[in-house]
Amino acid sequence: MRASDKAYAALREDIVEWRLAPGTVLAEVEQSERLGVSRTPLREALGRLTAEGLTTAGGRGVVVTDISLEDIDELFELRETLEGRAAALAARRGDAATFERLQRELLQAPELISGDDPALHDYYELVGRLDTAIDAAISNSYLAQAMRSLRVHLVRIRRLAADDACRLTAAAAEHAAIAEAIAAGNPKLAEAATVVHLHRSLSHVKATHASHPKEHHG
Amino acid sequence: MRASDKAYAALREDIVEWRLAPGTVLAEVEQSERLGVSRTPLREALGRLTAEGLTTAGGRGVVVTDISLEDIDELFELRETLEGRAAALAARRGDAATFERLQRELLQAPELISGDDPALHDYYELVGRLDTAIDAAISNSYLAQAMRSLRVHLVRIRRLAADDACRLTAAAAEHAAIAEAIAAGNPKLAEAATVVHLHRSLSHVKATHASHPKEHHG
DNA sequence: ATCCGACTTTCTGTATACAGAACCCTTGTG
DNA sequence: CACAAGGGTTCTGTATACAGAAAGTCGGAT
Repeated sequence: MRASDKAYAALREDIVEWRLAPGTVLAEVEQSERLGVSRTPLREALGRLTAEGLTTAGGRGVVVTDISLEDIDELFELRETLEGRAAALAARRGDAATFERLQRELLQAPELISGDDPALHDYYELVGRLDTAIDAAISNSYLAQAMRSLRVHLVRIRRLAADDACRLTAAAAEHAAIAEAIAAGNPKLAEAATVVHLHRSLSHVKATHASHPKEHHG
Repeated sequence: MRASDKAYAALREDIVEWRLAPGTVLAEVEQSERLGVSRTPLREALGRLTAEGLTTAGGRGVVVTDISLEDIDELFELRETLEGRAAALAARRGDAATFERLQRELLQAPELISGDDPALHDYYELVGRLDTAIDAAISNSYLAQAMRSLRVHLVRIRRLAADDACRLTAAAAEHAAIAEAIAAGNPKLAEAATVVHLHRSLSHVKATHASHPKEHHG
């Protein structure tokens, strides 16, 4: 693995896991020493992060980009646009059997959620497989790329919302509805199911954030 | 201006103006000598281009990304998704007076088009102002960023379509219709007008490309 | 004649040294 | 006491040198 990849992966994870708070300045020498790489690959890593929007190139050095409540609204507005369209396209172009299988697995997901942590990991992996299947079904690399670059920011927000078992169970049912609509080849229904899911998800995030707004500033 | 910015601007223009054909390998020493900068800032420029999708980091060196006919379809599918939504949002949130003014200017655009080259530049600048006004009206930085990263690729395609006076006049009328719908605060109409414009534009590009498909391979 | 392998060459990836610029702190003055 | 100017420090931006890897090439063997 290249040193620049290592630095990129480490910094990216530090940012999405909120170990590096928004506003933190990433000085080159400081970070290169911390990560055990030279300044050259570190600069390349910072460039990639800035291109993704996780960091911003300010006057002196790059700073971790802030995510505020208005940003969450904007983020979900774009997400609704992209994923709604993606679901509709997947319903037109996707393979029915693939999504029927995913739907069956998602309907059994509550067993995973009620379990302990390792089972939870299986659940997240299952949801990831649905995303991947949609990406493949739409057969549009530009749209898929736009969704990938969006998901980076969504992971950052997910850490703010304490996903309890109740919400995860509901989310699994919503995902199953999306998979069902795609398998049925119904574009409008697939888009509608996606919009519903995203709105519920957004409401949950905002409700969580409103109740413990300062959890991550300590 | 930094050396990396200079290299980035030069390479980007070379690519979108088709002076660097798709598939061209950009060797670091060769390009750094050609552009008069060192390898370090050149690498940063290549990284930015790769992040935008204009180049691809293959096995050895980076190569100019190819744009095929299927890519054009994919590109316009994403464009319809993003710009359709953007027009709808602008109709809800935009300032009516701004778009009324733009509509009036666009209705007078045929005078610019029938003229010679300097007037044509004024026309392109006017269309750019409409894009900028929509970007500002939606007040969603993530959506705006997604559209900006998409426009880079569209400029590349625009060079393939010989925009004759006939098509430009029609396009101006379509743009005026979009501005009118936004000024009227009608989201569905604004989206529909945008979809119509994009489909006409796509048809024109494909028709042009079908008649002289090999123009840029000499 | 063709295919496999080692060698050579060239390119990328990384480290480091140096120069210029930006920021901060200090000091002097109004 | 406030503010501005100067110097000093620290950081970024750039160039270059070196090492490792990949691709091309040449030679030998089957």
